[in-house]
Amino acid sequence: MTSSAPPSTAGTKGVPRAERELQIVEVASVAFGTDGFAATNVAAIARTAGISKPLVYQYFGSKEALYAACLDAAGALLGDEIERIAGSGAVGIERGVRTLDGMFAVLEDRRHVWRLLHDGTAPSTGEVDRIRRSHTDRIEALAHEGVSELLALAGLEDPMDVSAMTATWLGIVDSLMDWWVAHPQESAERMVQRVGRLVAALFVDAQERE
Amino acid sequence: MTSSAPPSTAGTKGVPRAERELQIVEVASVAFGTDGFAATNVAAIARTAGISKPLVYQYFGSKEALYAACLDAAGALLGDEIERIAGSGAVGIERGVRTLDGMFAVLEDRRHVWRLLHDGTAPSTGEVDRIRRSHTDRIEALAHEGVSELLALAGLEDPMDVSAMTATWLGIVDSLMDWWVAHPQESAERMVQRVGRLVAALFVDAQERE
DNA sequence: TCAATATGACTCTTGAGTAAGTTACCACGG
DNA sequence: CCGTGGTAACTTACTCAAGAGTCATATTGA
Repeated sequence: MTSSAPPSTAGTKGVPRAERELQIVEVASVAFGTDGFAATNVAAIARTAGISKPLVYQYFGSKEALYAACLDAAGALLGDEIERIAGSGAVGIERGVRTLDGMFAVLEDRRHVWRLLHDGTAPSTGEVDRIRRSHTDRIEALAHEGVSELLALAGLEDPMDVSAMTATWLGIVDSLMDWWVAHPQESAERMVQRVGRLVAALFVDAQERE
Repeated sequence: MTSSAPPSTAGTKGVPRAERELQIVEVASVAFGTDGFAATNVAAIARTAGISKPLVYQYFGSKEALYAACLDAAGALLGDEIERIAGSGAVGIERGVRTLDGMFAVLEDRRHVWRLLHDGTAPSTGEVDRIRRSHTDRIEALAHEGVSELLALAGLEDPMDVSAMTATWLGIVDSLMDWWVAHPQESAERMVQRVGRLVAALFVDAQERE
């Protein structure tokens, strides 16, 4: 008679599974993107989504699998946009600026997802690693292509130079996204204009340099 | 009589405290810088240093305090060097390049420490936060100063523009350090030359842009 | 003998993952 | 129109492992 019989606010026949999964991925992406994989706890995700932890496990099976789902969604979103722009024919600095513009547009109200791809505390083995690699490889290949063209204009062909410059370019995107996350009042539109001004300013300094 | 009496390789009157502390900080800095605060465990640090966990706690008191010590050492090292270069009178792009050169020199065989200042999994409260802030504030102030000068040459004065550009600059340094960590065979000297080539290449593209 | 260096073997907390059950809706035979 | 069983959605209350932090003890140089 101490028997279990939980009072349970359960039931209510709630939300259909597919819809819940989307919602959970959305909430989890914010959490993982903000705190990193290691520092994020599943119970908190469940609480934020307004459900219980076991439901998350019923749908995704493990913390890693949930993370993998977030990663996959984020990677596809970013990769598709970057690829679209790469196909539009811009070259050199112009291509870089256009890519940034595209990122701002796509991430306008999902700014945190960029961080998912660069989370150092995520497992670097198994399914998660496989998925992350598939997306980062694709994005890096596109970045590499753009940077190669840019450096070729100046006669630079050394693979290590191209590699370092590609990493730097990805770092620039990364830090602008971080800055944008920290300044939520800045619209995508204003960021596009800001990048334009900053690039122009660099060119001015370049001219004065001899 | 099952009593504890550990076989114990202890004693040996070992290494004096101050020396051990330095050694532990060194080992811990690598661990924290590589895996991040959350994913690093104290027992592993102790094992790497060739001692036991309780000794670490006897000297530092807590994981956070140990981290704080690493942070403080790293911050001082970087901050001092950046400040030294800031005082040397270079302006604009030149100052940026000189700063990078200085970083390469100082971090030649401590490349991981840069990461300590940007660890998203570290506690953002208490002593750790206080120490991190004191160092990042100092470094950011110096970066801000350099970026302000640079943008002023082009007539850009908007504080938000300067803020975004400062973040971008720090991101560039960050990504170059990451790339360097991933390419251990590259000497500081070669990195200095590489940065020179890359900056020059950007300028070429800038000239072709009208 | 005292103080410093050191440790094996604990405790306690946090958080991942699970077992077992509850509620509500729906399709059916009566 | 009314059970009644199947099933999807959901929960409480657990187990279990990892890792932070502690305690009682051992060794040795001065």
